[in-house]
Amino acid sequence: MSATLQDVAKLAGVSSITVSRVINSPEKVADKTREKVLDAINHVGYIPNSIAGSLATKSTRIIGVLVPTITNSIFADTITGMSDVLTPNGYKLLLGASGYSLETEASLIDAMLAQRAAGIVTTGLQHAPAARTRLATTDTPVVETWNIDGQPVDCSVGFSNYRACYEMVETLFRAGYRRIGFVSAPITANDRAAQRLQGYRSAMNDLGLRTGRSLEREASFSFRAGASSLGDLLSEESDVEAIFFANDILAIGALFECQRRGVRVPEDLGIAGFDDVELASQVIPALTTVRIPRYHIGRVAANTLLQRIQGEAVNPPINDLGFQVIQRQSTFTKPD
Amino acid sequence: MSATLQDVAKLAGVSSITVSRVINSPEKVADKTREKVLDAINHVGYIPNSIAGSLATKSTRIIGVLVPTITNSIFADTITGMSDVLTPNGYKLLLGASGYSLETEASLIDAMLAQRAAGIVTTGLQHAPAARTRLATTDTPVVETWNIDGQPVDCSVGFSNYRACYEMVETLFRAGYRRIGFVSAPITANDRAAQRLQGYRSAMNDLGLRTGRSLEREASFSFRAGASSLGDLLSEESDVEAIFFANDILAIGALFECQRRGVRVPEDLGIAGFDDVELASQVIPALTTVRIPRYHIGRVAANTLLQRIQGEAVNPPINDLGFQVIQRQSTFTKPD
DNA sequence: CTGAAAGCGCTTACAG
DNA sequence: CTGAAAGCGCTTACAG
Repeated sequence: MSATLQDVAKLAGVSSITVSRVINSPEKVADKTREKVLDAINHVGYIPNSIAGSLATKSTRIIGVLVPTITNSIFADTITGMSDVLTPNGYKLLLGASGYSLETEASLIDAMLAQRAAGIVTTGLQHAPAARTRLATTDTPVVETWNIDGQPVDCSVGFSNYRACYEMVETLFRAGYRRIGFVSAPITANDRAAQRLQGYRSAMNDLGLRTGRSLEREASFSFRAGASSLGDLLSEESDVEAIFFANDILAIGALFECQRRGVRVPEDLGIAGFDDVELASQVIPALTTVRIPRYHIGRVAANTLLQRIQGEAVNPPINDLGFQVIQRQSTFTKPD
Repeated sequence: MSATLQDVAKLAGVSSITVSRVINSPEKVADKTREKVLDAINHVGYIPNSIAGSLATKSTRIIGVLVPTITNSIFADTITGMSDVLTPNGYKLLLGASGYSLETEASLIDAMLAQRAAGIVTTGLQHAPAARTRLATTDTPVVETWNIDGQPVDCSVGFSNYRACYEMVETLFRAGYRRIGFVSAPITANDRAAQRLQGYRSAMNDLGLRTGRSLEREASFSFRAGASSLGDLLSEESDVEAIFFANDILAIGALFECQRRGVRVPEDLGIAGFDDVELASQVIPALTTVRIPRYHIGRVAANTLLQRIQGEAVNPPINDLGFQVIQRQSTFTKPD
């Protein structure tokens, strides 16, 4: 169907390798020849077949990117960061959504390796055992993101979900809160969520505060789920003083529910979130939360991958980009 | 580096074509042979090279997906819809973000054609002339989404942005609003935004309402931009009765700004949005908006592409999935 | 049910 | 500066 290098070569009266040079290293070709070839390329509307090119060079410019879901703007920010670095370098993103299933992730990893991706980016450090083995065995560079608490297969870029939650609880404690509830994201196939929950529990214990099942809830990723988990928690623990939600969407859903119920925030109840999405600073009252360098994680992950693809070592293999607790109007504040 | 079909074949004591059969059509191979080969595959950790496979079959299972930006949950929903249909069919998504640049889009299209994508999905009908020619000339199936007002290169799946805005203005008119402002998204390289603006203008004219520059603003995609465009508009048109925003994010940003300024919604000012994101129904007052089948657009686009890849004709080539004006508390309502 | 030959469309190395 | 030969790792079509 579409024209090949051969067709162009014939038309231009040169060999196919010369056409290849015009495309890949034009400076090595005489001006006159180059012009002849470029004319022929335009004339037949030649589009190089990068499949054939990849087979010959044994390399691709494709990066496999694995996220749990695309319908969550926090991962979208990270993907944008990667795209902004990789696209100008001629790389394309092969996107896979695991749907928080380790099995799906494993089969996507195999598909990306089959595609001979130049590199792979995962979300989190948790993988199916077979998938982890695959990643460890292949010589394809792998960067794991959004988590640094654990041993990466190759290298990792992110922050400590555990520490971030721990520090938020400390911040709430300093502001005077004692009875603090926590609404977690589902922790299945989500090491980040599991570690956030652990961070909350550890901090509560270390501060000598009461913990227990009745102060904890799990909610899927939606405003509605945040609203109903608030209702749940309040009905069982009516004297809870603050609720810390594992993400801003849940927290903001709860904020709206408070408004509907006439619960004053922060006077009657403190609300804290996690992520610092744009909405968090715009909602009224503005949300106390943890700021995560989502976009930056994407950029750094991409640059790390580029380094590894060039065969450079990455030191240190674990890259902590940090986080920042942001206190706003949804909780009381104690300046210290 | 990694094992090839040959390596597996040697180990299993068969020819490479037999290994190929075990992978692609196992039922054609004798049970004993298949087992021997599968053992060999597991033993060397063989991962098929789909680059080589694609070159031989002259086909790939890659779909090129072009969106303006990933950091907008509305496109994320559409991508998820596509992924949900394509992944189970063995297709992978090659994602390209044009950043609302027709030039970038054009070069991404070339890259996807070079990758010999099995199909291409674009957002909108507007492309650089050269890109449109490429799309029209190639025999790669192309589905254009989010817009049906115009001639598709191949086929389109979406709704009429023009009609949707037209009907929202009619709805506001019926509810008693006369002085209606409009805040548009930037219309550069965005035919959907341009047609939304046109829909507003046409409806205003047809209803005999005053229009003009002072009733219109343009704002980038953020809550903050929505808030400041509200301020802008109110300062120049203090007696505006309702403002229609080209997307929910802008509208909700404006809603918060009203709360800060003590402008009561809908008593002092009506606010309407576009998209019906989850937040629109949760925010207080809940937002009047236009519901778009974002996820469904993705699914239908994917199925259309699958049809076209199988060589079937798509009839009709323009698939109108419709929209729905949803009246909520942010505007007055007149039941009719 | 299994295999030997040819080919997909490029690039790598080697000549000249 | 330009080219002929070989090869990348698969699959297609043809035999047997």
